[in-house]
Amino acid sequence: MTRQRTAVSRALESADGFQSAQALHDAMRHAGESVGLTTVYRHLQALADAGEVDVLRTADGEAVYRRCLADDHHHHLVCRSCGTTVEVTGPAVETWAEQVAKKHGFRDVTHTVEVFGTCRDCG
Amino acid sequence: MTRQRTAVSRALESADGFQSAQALHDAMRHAGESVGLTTVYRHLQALADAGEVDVLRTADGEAVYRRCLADDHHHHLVCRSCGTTVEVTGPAVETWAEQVAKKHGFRDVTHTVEVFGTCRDCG
DNA sequence: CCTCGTTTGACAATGATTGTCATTTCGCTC
DNA sequence: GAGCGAAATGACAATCATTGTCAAACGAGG
Repeated sequence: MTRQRTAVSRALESADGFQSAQALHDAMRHAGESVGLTTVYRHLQALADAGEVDVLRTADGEAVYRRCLADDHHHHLVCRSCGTTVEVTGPAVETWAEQVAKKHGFRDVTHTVEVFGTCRDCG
Repeated sequence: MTRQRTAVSRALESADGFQSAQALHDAMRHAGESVGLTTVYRHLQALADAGEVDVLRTADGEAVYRRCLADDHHHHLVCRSCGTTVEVTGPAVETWAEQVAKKHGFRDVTHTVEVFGTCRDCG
């Protein structure tokens, strides 16, 4: 798969924060690349399954996507105004999650940790 | 507001884990209480706004609700199989979120932290 | 230049959530 | 108990992101 797939990848790379599927679709159209919305969704899902992009849900349930720089486990500090995202790691969080789960007898533990705020430029 | 509102509250109290609006609606009907789905949504939203219930989003974007026992800030350890939920606090997480946000110049910081796993009974 | 399997995309379908608006109910006053 | 205005209710329609469908376009290999 080529043109459309690379278009999706490029769109993800030009974005510097989490973007909704539809926003990415619009961006691609404005960039001259014509790709069907369905195809955008398919590739985003494929990339997410492959672990190449991170997905999270906004407060109103929209899925937003981001190509992440770090390969290993990390979390995000997201500006709720402009969407700019900083990748952060939190050893303290990881160990805390492990411990609290173990204490209550839970197995196969995963966790979601996202931090939202207003960044310096938007403040 | 009375009958329907108390019905929603009761449904939330009988549930021992996060439930979707529609699941709560079904439960109420089976319990003999007839309440419109629209009204259920309205009361859930009102309760959420008032901070009396916690809302979070499942991986597929559904909103799920839970009446929480603790009034103060806490997080959840949720069994992904049966939905049973344990409320947990994480001082380490709070301070970590504060610090990481401050370090990057973010203001008005909030965070979402949820831990998912398989509980002892489902394991 | 053909052929076959994959990819694409316009369109329809889904499903949770929200808006609408007429009807019902509640809290009050008489 | 009757009357009344405001708030609440609920059946139904509308919205909107996302997913399914399926025929047409594409690409690699012969």
